[in-house]
Amino acid sequence: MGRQKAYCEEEVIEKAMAVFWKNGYEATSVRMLEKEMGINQFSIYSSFGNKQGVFLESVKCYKKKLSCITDKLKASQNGIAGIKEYFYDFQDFSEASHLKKGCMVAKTLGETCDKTDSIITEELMKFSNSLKELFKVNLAQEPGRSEADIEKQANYLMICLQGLSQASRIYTQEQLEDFIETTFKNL
Amino acid sequence: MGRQKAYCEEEVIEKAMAVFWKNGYEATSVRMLEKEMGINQFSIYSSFGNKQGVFLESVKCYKKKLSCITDKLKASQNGIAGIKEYFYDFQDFSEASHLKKGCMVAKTLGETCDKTDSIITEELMKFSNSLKELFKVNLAQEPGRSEADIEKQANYLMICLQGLSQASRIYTQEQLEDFIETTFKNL
DNA sequence: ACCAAAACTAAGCAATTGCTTAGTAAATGT
DNA sequence: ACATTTACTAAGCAATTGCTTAGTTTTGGT
Repeated sequence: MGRQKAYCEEEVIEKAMAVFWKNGYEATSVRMLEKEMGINQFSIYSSFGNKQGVFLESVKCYKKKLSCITDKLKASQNGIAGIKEYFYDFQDFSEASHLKKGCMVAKTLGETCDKTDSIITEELMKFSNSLKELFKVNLAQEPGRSEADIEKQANYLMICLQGLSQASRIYTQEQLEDFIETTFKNL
Repeated sequence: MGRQKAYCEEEVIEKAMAVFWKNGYEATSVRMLEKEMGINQFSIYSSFGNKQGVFLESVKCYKKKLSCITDKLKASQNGIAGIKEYFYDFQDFSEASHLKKGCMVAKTLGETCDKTDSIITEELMKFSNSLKELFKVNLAQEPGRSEADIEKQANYLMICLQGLSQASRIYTQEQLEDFIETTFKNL
């Protein structure tokens, strides 16, 4: 009973994700979301509770959109080569999404400060840690690596990925590829 | 003639720098600056024009504070070893500054978006590029490196430093050291 | 046909943003 | 001593923030 929604929640959240991806969390206002999602503020709050809710849903959407390359990494059995391919896949993925380059999670994690909502930080860390676990699985496929080595190299890769994400808004595609090549020389 | 200032501009700008360092540009409000600098908004605007002016002056102050380790890098003649030492020096520098870890320039560069003041972006890029030039000088001291190699490796180091700065608010001191070691393994 | 439940529009809320300004206090030149 | 110049306090500005709410439209059950 009652009037039916004039919008699809999944569709509008994809638009919201694009805005967060481009501008981060704080720099994205509800008015911007309203405009970009194409629905009124009332609808936003009725569907997602608050700005934080829109963001958390956007992260889910991002994860889903990224799943094609994370699944590929998960399925790979070729150790470091698989991780390297993930880096390149991520580059394509990031580049394909028009102007909004870099990683949405890395971007918003980077702007974290004291007053940042802990729920948001936790969600981003969860995302980040699950990727790190995938790296560790593939690193373990390489011969002659201790647990400690794997942990170190996984951290190295995560930090490089963070840097790569930031760099993707400044450096050229060619420079970013060079970075990936140099990054994997050290493993 | 006229009343004399009750504060020292250099002193209050150091306080301002600390706030920007911790929170970045956007997340720092003039009220926070007012409180932390210990002077009224009128004094802030009379001394530095506007928020942007306070920030630009803070960047100068940051550069000055960092100069002890950049000068050391500049004086070094030992190629990559000198750069690696710069990374460690920067770690100590970042750690020594209480809670506000990471690099102020990297942090504010990371939050750059479309609507960010271009003057600020330019100033940060200038800072970043001058450091890159120092890296290139030291890289050129190593034997058997083409111009192209040097450029690539300098970019690699800059992106790693960006990642390191971001990571310093999440990872432990030990993990960060491991990162530096891995970064320089095969350079 | 009518009523109730849900979704819409648009105005408005308090709080915060960067910045200004009217009024007052202190210092210096004459 | 007086006038002028500068610095200070504190109130206030319009614009924007995240969020709410009063009033209207659309839907479905009876």
